[in-house]
Amino acid sequence: MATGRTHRPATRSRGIPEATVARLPLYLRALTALSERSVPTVSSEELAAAAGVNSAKLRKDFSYLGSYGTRGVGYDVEYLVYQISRELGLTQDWPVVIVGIGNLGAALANYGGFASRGFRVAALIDADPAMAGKPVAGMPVQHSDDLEKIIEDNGVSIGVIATPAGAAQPVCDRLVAAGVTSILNFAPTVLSVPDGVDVRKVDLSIELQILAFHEQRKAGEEGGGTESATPPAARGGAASAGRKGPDGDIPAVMPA
Amino acid sequence: MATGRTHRPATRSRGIPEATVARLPLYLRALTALSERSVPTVSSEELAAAAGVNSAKLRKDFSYLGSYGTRGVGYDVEYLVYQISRELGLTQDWPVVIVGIGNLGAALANYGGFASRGFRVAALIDADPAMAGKPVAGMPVQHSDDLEKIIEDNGVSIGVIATPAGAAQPVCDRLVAAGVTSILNFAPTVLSVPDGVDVRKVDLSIELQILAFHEQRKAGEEGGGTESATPPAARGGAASAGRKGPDGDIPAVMPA
DNA sequence: AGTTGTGAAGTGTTTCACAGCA
DNA sequence: TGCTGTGAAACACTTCACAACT
Repeated sequence: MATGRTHRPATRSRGIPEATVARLPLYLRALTALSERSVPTVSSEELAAAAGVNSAKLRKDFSYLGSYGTRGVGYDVEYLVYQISRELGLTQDWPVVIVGIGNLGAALANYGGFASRGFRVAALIDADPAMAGKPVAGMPVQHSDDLEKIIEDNGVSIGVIATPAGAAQPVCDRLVAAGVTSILNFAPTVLSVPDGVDVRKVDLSIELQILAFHEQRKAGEEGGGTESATPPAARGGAASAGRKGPDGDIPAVMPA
Repeated sequence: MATGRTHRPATRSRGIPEATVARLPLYLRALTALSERSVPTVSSEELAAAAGVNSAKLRKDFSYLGSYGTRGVGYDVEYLVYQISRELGLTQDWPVVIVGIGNLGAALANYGGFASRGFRVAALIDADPAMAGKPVAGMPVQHSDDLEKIIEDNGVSIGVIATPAGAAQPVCDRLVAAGVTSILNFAPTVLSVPDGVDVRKVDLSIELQILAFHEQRKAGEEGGGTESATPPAARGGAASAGRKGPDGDIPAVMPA
């Protein structure tokens, strides 16, 4: 998913397509695994299989970065790891703050993938005074009163929002005002940000709803019969031919 | 992101574009909020703003569902909520299992958005015998020995994988063998599944890496000066001169 | 007058298929 | 011979702009 609002119009940079950028981390992960097994070179076909894409796409993607392969041979694993890391900006170490240390925030703080991949958790921030000072993932939680100071002292430009929906926009505004220009939003709400700030969102219930859509299609496809191998446990209500007005059953309520 | 491998070739169904499907949950959320405020109708312009998309796109999206608006007036909120819910398959109640009850799994189990949006957590499953029986989110964790039985007894067709990377593929295989046909994967690994099974992945470190890419571009863009408002705290290592490639270290920004 | 619904044009992405090189 | 790199074709998605309708 793209940015919430402000998506720069395909910055005239060296124009790497957004779709390609989104796949580079995938390639990087596969390459890192190969590197750890001391595999020296890899073909587009093999790497594509490991990353779960097709090889023509992979070659096209790499062609935007430069000509890093050798015809008849493949790609040098170490060299590609370096080039992709550099392209993604992972040869520097990005300090990140996580705001909202509930279940999810704590999970993120404990997530190992951070440290190893160019990111460093600079601070954990929560609005609850009772959380302040408590250690989470070996790091004391700080109170959100100090948010601006923390951002500035650590030169943080990437913020992760894991607060409840209602708190997300105010937190976002404060992060942006303090200098953060990239935000990863886990709260189920649309953030609005000024131009020049990137927002990406991760939304569990959206992903599940997309799966439900396809799941429903599958169920319907198997011939209209009712005994599918995995009966979807139909509920009493709604599914009838509801016309306008009297649906009476509408589920869905805003999150906690 | 799309499915790991097996994505049916735009089933001839009533062909709603995948991009549209991915936005329906967004519209649904915005509409639900309006519904709670008892707003009776909404224009494409207003709803688009609330959902963070542009109005032409929204109208096009709705046009795939049918003609549910009234020219000169807008859309009936309640009616649209119902139609979108139905299209997404949320008028039934999908039982879901969560496998891997670590930090993340517990966070997911506690996530309120589930219950309210057409999903029901049918079971929490973990491989650690010490976890078995422990209550998480008011529900006892069950041991993974019983995975198949749980799936079958509850008619589960959607599984959430929140295990460490190494356990993900074996768990996936067991889920699929037991009848699960849609998987939401939080483990940082590529899952391979047979045809007919949908996989969606949510990957924190990928999202952060994409942000880092854009963040790096921003830093490079501000005119080569060093005093950016948010210095990215360059690390000692790697960033030195390129290797092989003759381009070495191009900041990757074509001026103007 | 106001707003939807949609052809048509524009833009981005994927796939094909093969020339070019090691 | 084998594999990369890439034009060109195919496909998907977005945006424009306006006719159709209330």
